[in-house]
Amino acid sequence: MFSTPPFHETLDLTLCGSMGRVHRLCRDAVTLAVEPLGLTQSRWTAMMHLFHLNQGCTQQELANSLGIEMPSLTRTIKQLEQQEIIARKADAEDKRSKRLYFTEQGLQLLDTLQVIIADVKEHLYADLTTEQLDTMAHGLIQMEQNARQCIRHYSGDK
Amino acid sequence: MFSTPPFHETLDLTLCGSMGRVHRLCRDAVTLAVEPLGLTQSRWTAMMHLFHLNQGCTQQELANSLGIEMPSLTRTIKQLEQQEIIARKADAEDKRSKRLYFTEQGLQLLDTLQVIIADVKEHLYADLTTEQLDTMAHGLIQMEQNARQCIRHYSGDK
DNA sequence: TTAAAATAGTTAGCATGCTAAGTAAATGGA
DNA sequence: TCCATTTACTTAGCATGCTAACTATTTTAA
Repeated sequence: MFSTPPFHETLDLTLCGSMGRVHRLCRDAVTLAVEPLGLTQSRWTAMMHLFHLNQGCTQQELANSLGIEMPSLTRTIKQLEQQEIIARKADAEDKRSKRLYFTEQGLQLLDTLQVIIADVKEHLYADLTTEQLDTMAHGLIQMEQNARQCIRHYSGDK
Repeated sequence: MFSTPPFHETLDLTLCGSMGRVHRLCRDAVTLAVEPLGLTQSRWTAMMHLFHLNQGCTQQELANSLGIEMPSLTRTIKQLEQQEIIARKADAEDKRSKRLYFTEQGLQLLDTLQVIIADVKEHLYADLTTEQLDTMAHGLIQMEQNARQCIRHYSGDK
């Protein structure tokens, strides 16, 4: 499997599929490591992003950070709320918005989560140089832009 | 969005998520372009891989090529069969296996599909050099291996 | 040679992404 | 000022990945 390809030819077909597969595998690795905490991928990802956004952001802001749509997030938030990991509080200014906070338990769980994730990341990025990671990061961002433009092109053309 | 990050730091958190997002977007771009043909992502991907494997492969072989599990493929195959794009024929040697072939219609559709996909790929890979694509490809393969090992580690440790 | 294990495929049901369509609140222009 | 539009969120239901568990066949080994 993946023996010795003349690369970007093979990849013309599969780069996209490859990204999907690696995404799933990385996700599974973390989810497995995190299993004792009772968190699924969407839940721990949301927690990590909420942490980096600082608490008190709206659901819309979190969805943007995650790069997913609101309905996808709604489900996850509901689960995290039921697990009493986060709490939703209505915004006093804008009654449509709900702002997100970690509970006490949630904060404790977050600590553990971060330790585990740091560990898994070390494994996942093993043998990749900073330059490689950097190139990949930039490439992904370029492709994301290309794809968005492409989608506009094929939808309504502007 | 994605303004000017000190990259692999930001990415420690999001490289995995970024791959997932780019994967979805690329998928959506092709699927949109291919929409007139009445194909979804899983269907056109399966068609492309079946083409590259040459017809007459088993479902297991196609699933391996796609990097997905059998049950995921079963559903897609069933749809492609209903659309009369591919046909399943029982293997004479091994009665468990079913071998996959394009129908006449399927072959015609495949031609069109390939033209469209070639076009979309040009957009998606715009402004990325061969070296960049190559680095990304190698990086993805490395990460895939790392992730698989990581999963073994956290499952039963060998 | 025959019972156990492995393999190809299926079915059932979950997780997580999506779009479409609905509600309630805020905003903006006549 | 008040109706139309926009915005934040929810609900419903689809697409595609997965695992677990089943059937039918083939292979292996006692």
